[in-house]
Parts: sequence; structure tokens; C-alpha cells
Amino acid sequence: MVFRSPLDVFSASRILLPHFADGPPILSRSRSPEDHPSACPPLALPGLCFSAAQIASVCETLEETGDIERLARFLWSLPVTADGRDSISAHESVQRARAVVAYHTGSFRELYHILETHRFTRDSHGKLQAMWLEAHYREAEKLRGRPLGPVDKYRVRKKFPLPKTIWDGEQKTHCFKERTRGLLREWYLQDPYPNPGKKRELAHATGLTPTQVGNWFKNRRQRDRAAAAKNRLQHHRMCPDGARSLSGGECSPDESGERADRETLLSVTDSDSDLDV
DNA sequence: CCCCATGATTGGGC
DNA sequence: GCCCAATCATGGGG
Repeated sequence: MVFRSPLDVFSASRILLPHFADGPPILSRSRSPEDHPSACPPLALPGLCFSAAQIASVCETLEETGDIERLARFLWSLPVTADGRDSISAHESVQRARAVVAYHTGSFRELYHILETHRFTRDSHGKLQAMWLEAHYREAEKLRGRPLGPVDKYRVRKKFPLPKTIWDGEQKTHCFKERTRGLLREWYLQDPYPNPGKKRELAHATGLTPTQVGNWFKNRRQRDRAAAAKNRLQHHRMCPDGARSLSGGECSPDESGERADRETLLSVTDSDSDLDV
């Protein structure tokens, strides 16, 4: 938090920034002795010389405050080089800011190009990924003329995978290992409501986090209940009236165990394979 | 494309 | 805090 931006140095942000609409701010030269003139872009107006680092800090600050309009004007005021290989563009904060502005103005082609051609650090990944996806969603939505459902979005994500520049390649596991699931099922049969201690124990045994274990039990219970409810409906269709006490083959309900059918099925079918976790 | 199975998230209730 | 239902996200198979 020390020396975050030139705004702190100049302490004139309120005065300084509104001028961007009308052109570059009139400012005295940088006061920081470390800002060597070489950092100044060749196109900078005389008398106005931000160091690249200061420009980057301004970008960060404006992005944080969410004032996209002003950020856009600030970027617009910066000198540009044809290849973008200047000291200003080399700053991640600047590219990030350009991406944010491109996103907010709907300049998606530009957004994609920025994201694809610059390497971003992990801290930026979350936001940039969200912009990448959201932009593609919007384009797909426009093309299709109706809002996208979850599956549509999934397809969009498959069609436009995240660039390596904003994604470290880590992926979530879709399914746990067979052995893990076998363990979970065994414990579930004994106690569908494990206390925190048991959850931690199971987590340790399976290599999952306690939260994942909890999620698994939660989903298991929910889906067993759903299956039981469906079963009940079917039974009810076969035996519409309340003559349940007469044990009549097809129509004898095992009320205590709506889950029983499913559980026994699970415990039988899932012989524990010895795959590794 | 669609449907299904399964892990994760959300929002309300207690 | 945990529970639930509903829903989202993801991978795989017809």
C-alpha cells in the first residue's frame, strides 16, 4: 500500500483527471527522481512526462474505482506505438486496463486480441477470464437472439477456450476417483449424516477436502430423496387407493426405506475397484 | 443436439 | 452452523 499510484504523489487526482476529456493534463514534470526521462515515450508532449510506472498506477487506481469512462479517456491520451512494444504497453496494468475498457465498450475483437497476446499474472486471471467468457456469451446471445442457458454457455466455453495467457491450466475434476467414491458410499450407508469429525476423517482417507466430502453427502442425500419421491409416485400410480396394509406383491411399499432399493443396489454393484485416488 | 450423472453453488429455513 | 431444494457446471454417451 505504499506509493500505490502517482495520484498519491501528485495528490491532485480530483483536479487532474477531469481534464482528460479535453486532452492531456497540464502538469509539472514528474517529481520522482527515479523516473528517468528514458521512461518517457517519445511522443509525450513537452512538459508532460509520466513514467510508465506512474501510468500503470493510474490505470490500476482508475480500474479499482470502476470509473471506466475516465480510464478510457486516460488510455486514449497516452502515446501509442504501432507495435505496442513501448514501455507503457509493457505494463500489465495498462494491458489490463485496455482490456477492461475494450470489454465495457463492447470492442470484443480488441479485447480478445489483448488477452491473447499478453501474458497476465495469476492475480488478474479471475477478472480477465470472466471478461473473456462474458464477451463470448454476449456475442453468442446476440447471434442467437435469445438468452443462453447453462448448456449453451458450456458450449461457448468449449468453443472458445481460455487463452493460456490468462489461465494456468489448472482444471477441476469432474468426477472423483472410483476408489474415493466407493469409500464415500460405504460411509454413507453407515451414516448419511456424518459429523464434522467423521467428515475430516473421510477427507483424509480420500484426499478430498472436508467441503468436498460434505458436498458429496449433500448431493447423495438429495438425489436419494429425489429417487425415493419418484418411486413413491410410481407406486402410487400402481396402487391409487390406500390399501397398502394388505401386502400385495407389487404394491407393498417399503416405507422405511425409500432409499433402500437404491442403496442396496449401490452396495451390490459397486465392488470397490482398486484404483488409486 | 439432447439427455444423463455428478460435483459445486446459491438462497431460504431452522 | 447444518440442512434442504433448486440450479449451475461439466464430461460423456446416444
